[in-house]
Amino acid sequence: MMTQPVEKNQTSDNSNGTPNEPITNPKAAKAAKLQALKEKGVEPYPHVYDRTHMAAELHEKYKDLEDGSETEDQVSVAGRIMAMRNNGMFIDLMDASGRIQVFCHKQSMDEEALAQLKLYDLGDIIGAKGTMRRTPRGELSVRVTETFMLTKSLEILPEKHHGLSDVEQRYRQRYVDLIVNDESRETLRARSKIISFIRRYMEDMGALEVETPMLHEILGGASAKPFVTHYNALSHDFYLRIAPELKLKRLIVGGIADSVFEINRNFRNEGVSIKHNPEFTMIEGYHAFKDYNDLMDLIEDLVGQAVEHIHGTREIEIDGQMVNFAGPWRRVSMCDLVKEHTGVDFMAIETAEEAREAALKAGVHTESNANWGQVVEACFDEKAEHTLIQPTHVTDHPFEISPLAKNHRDNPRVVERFETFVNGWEIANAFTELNDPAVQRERFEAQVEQREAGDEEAQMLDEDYITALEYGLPPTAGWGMGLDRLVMLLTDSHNIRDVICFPTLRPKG
RNA sequence: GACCGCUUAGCUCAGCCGGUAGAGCAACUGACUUUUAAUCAGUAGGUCGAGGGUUCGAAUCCCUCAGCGGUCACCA
Repeated sequence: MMTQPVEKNQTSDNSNGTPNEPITNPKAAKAAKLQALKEKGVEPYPHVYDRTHMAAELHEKYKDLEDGSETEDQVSVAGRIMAMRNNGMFIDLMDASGRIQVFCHKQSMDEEALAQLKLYDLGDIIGAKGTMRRTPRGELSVRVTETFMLTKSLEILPEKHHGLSDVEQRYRQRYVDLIVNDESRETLRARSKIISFIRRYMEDMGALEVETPMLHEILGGASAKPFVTHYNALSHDFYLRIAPELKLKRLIVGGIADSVFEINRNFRNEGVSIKHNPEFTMIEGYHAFKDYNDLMDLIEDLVGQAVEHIHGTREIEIDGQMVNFAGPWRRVSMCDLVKEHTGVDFMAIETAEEAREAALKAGVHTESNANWGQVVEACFDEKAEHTLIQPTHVTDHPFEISPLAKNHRDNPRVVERFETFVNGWEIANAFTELNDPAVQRERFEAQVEQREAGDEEAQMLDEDYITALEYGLPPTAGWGMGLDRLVMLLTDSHNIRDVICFPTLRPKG
């Protein structure tokens, strides 16, 4: 269990609130009130509470109640105390739906109930029963007859206007962040809503959701460095998966369904940044008898609908710019796009050496052993990628950088692949799947060569996967989409940590 | 992983060409059954991230370490 770095005052002389001495430590004051509650016979941590309404329900139900009017309607609410005004006469309670003011007036409460208010603090979770009214100043309130301590809080809430802005504490103690920062709650709720929407969309199209292993014996399905873990019982090291791709396609071979998808975590042993968390959530989908053209349609429709589901429109502001998700999205081949931005037509260039020279003239430096495809990719990354603000499918990648994609039906230098970009970020990667076992073996062998030449991220030869292809993978199209990034776009979040409940942080000392 | 920056009260922040700390919120005492960041009067709260150095004297200058942030590299 992680200890909290906030115990500094515990040993100071008067912090325990000994009789006749003022309590100066806020935490000690809370502890003293907890004790006082117990002495009054009030259970500070009861088991259950009978609530009749959420805050938002009341605001909806009484939205037409006029200022200054009282009702006889009895309600029971519960929530965390976020503000107390006028000596506890006005208390703002926050529940999962919103806030509601409770009005603790001495005319409506007996002496005992009033006295108990003195033992409540900001942060406590209480219940309140009473009647609905709207104050003369227009605030919907519960005129309280009785309150109930539901959970005594012993910690101090951060400042009420500025909230909690210390980034480290926000992520390390997400619960505090969620209590005080509305935006954090909204963003993480939106994440849930988006992922739920995508799952429903996939199910509605008849796709089968599956789960495949996190512990892999062989790396594959992506180019990335892995985490390694040890399984004691088998005396064997496993990789935490970098992608589920090769497992999912085995399921298509098996014919479990024509469409399968998985929404789950991948792990990549790389640095963190505002766009990278070492564990991240992806959806991958595989569809028999489809090709990559079908997937462009699918992604446009899925993402477009998701945007509309969250925002009620398909045109939203991201990073200060309007982005329009209404289709059709631009579809452009990687070579054409590179030509647009560098003036170099790589399709007219045959050798790697000429390609490297042409790139250099365009201001893009490449490794001296870079092949034609890697040069094209480098030019795209440096010159074109960041310009793709509006949703764009970049198609037909060089085969050298796409070991699992099927060759293009009309052009042997490229494969039937596309990546979708929004706001300058890749959000999806898809291709017509390579299903010729002999070609797949050649591609794997090229990867193994790269690996032996020192490329830690090159893929391994997965013999069993080739065997699966030999049994026969039907024509299939597959895609993956980073859901953390999609959520960032749809919530206009600038840091991936904001869309992950508990982002990875360096362990403290 | 490299470079740059940040770390002061529970929270949000001042103070920084060296003279051992200040505000608002939160807390406590009291006033007002009034509110919407309620208000008013008073009280208390800090080994200034950790360790070392320079100096008569360090929150302030120097070094090391830790955490965090940013940029770059790798990548989705």
